Amino acid sequence: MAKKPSMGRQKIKIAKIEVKNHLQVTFSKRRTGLFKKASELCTLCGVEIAIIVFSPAGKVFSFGHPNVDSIVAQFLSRNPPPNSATHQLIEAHRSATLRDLNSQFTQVQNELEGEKKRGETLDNMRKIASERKYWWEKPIDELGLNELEQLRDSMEELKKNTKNQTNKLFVEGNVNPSPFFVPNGSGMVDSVETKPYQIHDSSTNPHVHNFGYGRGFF
Amino acid sequence: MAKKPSMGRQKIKIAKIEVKNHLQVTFSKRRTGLFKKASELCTLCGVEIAIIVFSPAGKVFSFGHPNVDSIVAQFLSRNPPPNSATHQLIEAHRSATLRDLNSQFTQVQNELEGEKKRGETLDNMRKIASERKYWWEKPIDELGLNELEQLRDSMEELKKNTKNQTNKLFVEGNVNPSPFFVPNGSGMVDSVETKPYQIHDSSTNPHVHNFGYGRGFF
DNA sequence: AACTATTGATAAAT
DNA sequence: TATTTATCAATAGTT
Repeated sequence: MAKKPSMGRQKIKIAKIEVKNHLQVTFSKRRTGLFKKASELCTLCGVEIAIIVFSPAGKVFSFGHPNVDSIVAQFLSRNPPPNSATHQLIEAHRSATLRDLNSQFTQVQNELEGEKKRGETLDNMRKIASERKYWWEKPIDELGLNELEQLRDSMEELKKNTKNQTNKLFVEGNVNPSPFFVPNGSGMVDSVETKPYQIHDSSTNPHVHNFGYGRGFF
Repeated sequence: MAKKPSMGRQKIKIAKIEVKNHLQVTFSKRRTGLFKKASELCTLCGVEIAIIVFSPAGKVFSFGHPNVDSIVAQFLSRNPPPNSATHQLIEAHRSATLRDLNSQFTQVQNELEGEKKRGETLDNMRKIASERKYWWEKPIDELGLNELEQLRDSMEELKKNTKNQTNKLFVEGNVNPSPFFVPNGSGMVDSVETKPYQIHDSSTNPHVHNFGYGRGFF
């Protein structure tokens, strides 16, 4: 039987393929061809290449030598992520958080400084008290003559006031009076106290990664 | 004249090209071809493609439709940035900085709390002093009978001590003695002196971007 | 960069 | 999806 020869490859127009089945075949063939070309370029010229392809359905196919991520990382480090809204928002939020934290920190530090000054005052008072800086707090036998005389005068005044007050209370008939200056103990007390399928990896050769699932195109 | 025909394209081995000039030409031709293939694939199949190429010298050539950045962003969002040493270091440093800041903050807050308590003590002392909380600090005419009796006892004790001390000083012949309880102004002062103080984009067509400078390969 | 003979890629059919 | 086939497109070597 005479065999009908294939009409072979025909020239095509570079335009969107509408026949889905056809498109799917072409995508598969050309994608393979593209990755092969990339691989050859890597080997022949010793360059690094990453290719990322998203099918209309959002499936991912990628090629990378030595791997996609390292190349993407290099690319990003050289190209300050442009106006990615998401990135800007995240960055803004992060720096706002930092500013706020710093602000709080400064405020608390200031407060602390103030409190420390108050603390020093307290320490001073305690120190003064413990040193019994004032003469009338010293033990009697450490007093000099002038101090004793002042003390005597003060006591005299106190006696007078006390006597008057006592008489007043007595007259008002509150409680039974008692003579002054009768010995009795008790001194004064202290006052204070956070593959999909098919990975070809060879550290030396180009690497293809397909993030699509199954064989569907979309 | 007879023209000598070109020997045309010869098959080549896919291996690193060592002749630099040759390599540079091949890289340029194949890179163009690769980007063209990618462009055709975009148009024919309606897919999105990004290609990033680093020459051995680190120069960058890229192709993207609709643009490289959007595709890279999509890619990254689907592939949690793996073990990028750089990324991990940066992240570690950032969180360390935050931890440290939080730690300092907490420490300062604790210090502040402590100082505030000391401050309250100080305030209490001042309040006590200003309120003359202890009975022996009150004016005499505000004292009750029991308080007066205690005061009397204390004064008796004080008198005894004072007398002994005065006699002692007298015997030692320091100064001339003087009788007790002879009226003389000036009452007793407060005991605790409480006032010490104080890229180019085409949205429809594939896009090529060359980060290299001039036409150099390296 | 332009040319051209040849290889390599692939559209269409199976 | 894999293979075949006839063609088209890419490109190595030369100019």
